Amino acid sequence: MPAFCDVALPVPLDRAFTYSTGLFAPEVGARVLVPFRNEKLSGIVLRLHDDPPPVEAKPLLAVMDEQSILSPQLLDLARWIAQYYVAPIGEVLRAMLPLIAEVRRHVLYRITDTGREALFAGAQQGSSRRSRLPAAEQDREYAVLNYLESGDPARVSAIRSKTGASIDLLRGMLRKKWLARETAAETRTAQRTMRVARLAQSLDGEARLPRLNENQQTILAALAGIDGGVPVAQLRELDVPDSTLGTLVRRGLVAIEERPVDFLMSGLSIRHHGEHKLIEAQQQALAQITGSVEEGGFRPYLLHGVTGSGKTAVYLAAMRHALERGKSSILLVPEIGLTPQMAAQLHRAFGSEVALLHSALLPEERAEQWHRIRRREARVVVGTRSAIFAPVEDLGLILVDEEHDGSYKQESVPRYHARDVAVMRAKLAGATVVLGSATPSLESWNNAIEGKYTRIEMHERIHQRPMPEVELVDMRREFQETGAEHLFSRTLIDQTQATLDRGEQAIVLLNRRGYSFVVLCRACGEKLQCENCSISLTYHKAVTDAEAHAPVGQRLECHYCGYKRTIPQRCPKCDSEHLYFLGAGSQQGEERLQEIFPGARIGRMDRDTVRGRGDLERLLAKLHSGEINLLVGTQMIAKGHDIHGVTLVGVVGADHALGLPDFRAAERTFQLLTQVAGRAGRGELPGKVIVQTYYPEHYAVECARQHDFHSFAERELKYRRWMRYPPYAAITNVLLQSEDFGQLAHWAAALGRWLSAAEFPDVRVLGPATAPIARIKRMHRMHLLLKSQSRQSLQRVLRLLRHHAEEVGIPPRNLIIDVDAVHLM
DNA sequence: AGCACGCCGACT
DNA sequence: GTCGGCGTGCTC
Repeated sequence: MPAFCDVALPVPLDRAFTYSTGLFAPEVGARVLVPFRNEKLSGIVLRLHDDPPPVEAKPLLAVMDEQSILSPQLLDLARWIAQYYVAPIGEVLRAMLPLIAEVRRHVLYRITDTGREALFAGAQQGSSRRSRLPAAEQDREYAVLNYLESGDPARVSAIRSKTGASIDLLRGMLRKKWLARETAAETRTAQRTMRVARLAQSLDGEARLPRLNENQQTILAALAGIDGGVPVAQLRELDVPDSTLGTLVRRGLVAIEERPVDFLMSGLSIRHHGEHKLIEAQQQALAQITGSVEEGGFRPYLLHGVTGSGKTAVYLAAMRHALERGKSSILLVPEIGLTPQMAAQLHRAFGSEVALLHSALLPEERAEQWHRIRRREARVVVGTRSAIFAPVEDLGLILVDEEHDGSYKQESVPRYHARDVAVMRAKLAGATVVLGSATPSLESWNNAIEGKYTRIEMHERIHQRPMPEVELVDMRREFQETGAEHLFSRTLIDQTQATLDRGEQAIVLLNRRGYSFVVLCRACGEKLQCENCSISLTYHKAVTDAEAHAPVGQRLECHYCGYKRTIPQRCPKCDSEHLYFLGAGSQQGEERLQEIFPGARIGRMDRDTVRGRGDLERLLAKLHSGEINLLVGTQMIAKGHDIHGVTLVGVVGADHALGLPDFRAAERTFQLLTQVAGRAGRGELPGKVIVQTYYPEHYAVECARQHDFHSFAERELKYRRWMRYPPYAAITNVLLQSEDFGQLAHWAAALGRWLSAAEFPDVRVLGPATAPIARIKRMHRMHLLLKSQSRQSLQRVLRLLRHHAEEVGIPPRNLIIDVDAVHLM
């Protein structure tokens, strides 16, 4: 056994630490418990070796896994992520393993020798002791010492409840060295269990039963004939005292077992149900994918299928096929793509063989799913971003739904892009990977053009449904003709009325939430901003009881930091009364629509009305049942919901991004318009889309009108090539932040000078400049944009840059390196 | 990131 | 004189 092992720890330090293995023999990829400073941390063994470290190695405390819990493949993936995204390996592994719930760390306090002396001295001196503390506090200190003297080290909570000591008091005692801190870590399995009661084996065929009272008989009757037993919790619902069960167990008539909680509570799995016949294009796509899975080896595909072309059905069929060949598969979906309908569909198709990893899982549940996958109980994994790390074996197929979606990019360390990690994982696993979208990202599209990905096209909607007709309304002309600024154009109002009159449904996209998103002083031009961020405050009108559980008054809100304030009567800058509320959000949209269509049954879908998981489900159900016939909402309504009755989609202000200085503005606008237009006409009746725009001649708008992704991509790629933006260059956003603006400017200048002095030949540097959002949560922000044709050069420079930043004393948390940044804000 | 150690101003 | 502020520096 090698004498040492390198362990990755969840600390933001870009190196592993070496421990002596001692009597332990951990595997690479296993979790171990190690002393670190004066605490105990769990980490992952990266390497076993015999090279003594420069400082003396401490010994391992425990090995938490008999066998590696990270396959060599996932370990390689972790190393790749650490390298590619310039992130510490320990943090990468922490993001990959949802097993934090398994290690419970807590802080213990114990009495020191100094403390014992003080206690002894105090007891002798009685009340005549010299101290500046109030007598009451002093007594508390002695109470704490007394309590700890007579027992084991105790937790803060225990000490506080036993002695009434405050946190501050304990801190003071720590300083006096009367107490010492230590941390304990206890390992436990996150697998939740439930207690199940069943009839004892011996009961069968036993002729004479002991005499039983009525309660006991009730329980035995409930258990009779149920092989699997009945959860104890369920027996409690019987009108029988809890103690009865205990009596039966004592008498040996009933046995109680601990059993893992089954994730699929219903236990009902109806397989091969409701699988529609695939149309020609779907079958061809499926055949290509399944053929690839069968042949094996790394094969990347880009599945470009228009909205409503039935990509989901292809995914499910492909995963079933893989499963039948003994191969596992992973389907990634965007943040809100895993709707209840989707979950139901998956359960129908795969029963208990599917593991769902959505973002709303508790740590315990997440860990539970992780173990199910690892035990190979679930070989079909569906989930958001981090599901790409699912510990499946025999991985044959990875599917990335809506691959262009921004939610695949993690906005905290490690800032990985799940779509790109998916491709890498497929490469390491020798698997097929399919990136699917109606509006592929230009990165993926370009990879297809260059032949790195094989393209699969699905041009038609299922059931020969036509693509919806898209009509543009030029809002500049609308203003000229009506002489007033109206939120909704005449066309949109007329068409909505007609749609509702026909008994059909309409949805209206208003891509901002709240009532109005700018409060402007007409006297001095001041825009009311958040105290902590350079962000316009959004006006939220009083919220009705139906929406919030408690009524909430009207207020101004910052959508970045959550800052809220009351509505000022006068401008805080010039004291004028002329405050104007400009820019309509979804809340105002709902109000206006209700005024215009008093008879309409209106629903609203945005982050204010959809908070929990059930909210979305309820809203969609109301739409399906027709309880709502007019839905207004933010881009949330654009995402993948299959709503059959909708024949009209109105789009208001979805093109405002085109006025922003963001190189992805056109791409995002095209995607949003195409996706929301795709909600129309998914049922029997054809759909119609009305897009209100101030940029009718912009190619993003015009191409979306014609459902012409190819032309859009051609135009956009030309622009990207000129400007050396992705996909023709790799970019990294280097963001600096500090509460102290002077400090920030100093750091930014230092990094800028260093970069230009170093003259890295193939890396272009833009900035430093003030970030588009100059301040967030009290932090001032500046950034540098690094571009390069060569990823290797870029990564090398970033690594050097990070070391240099460390040398000039920039704290790591104030420097954010965002490789392949999606947002440059 | 924590969390220690270490060097200078407000109190008994 | 002490307590206690938070500025550097280290973690196998």
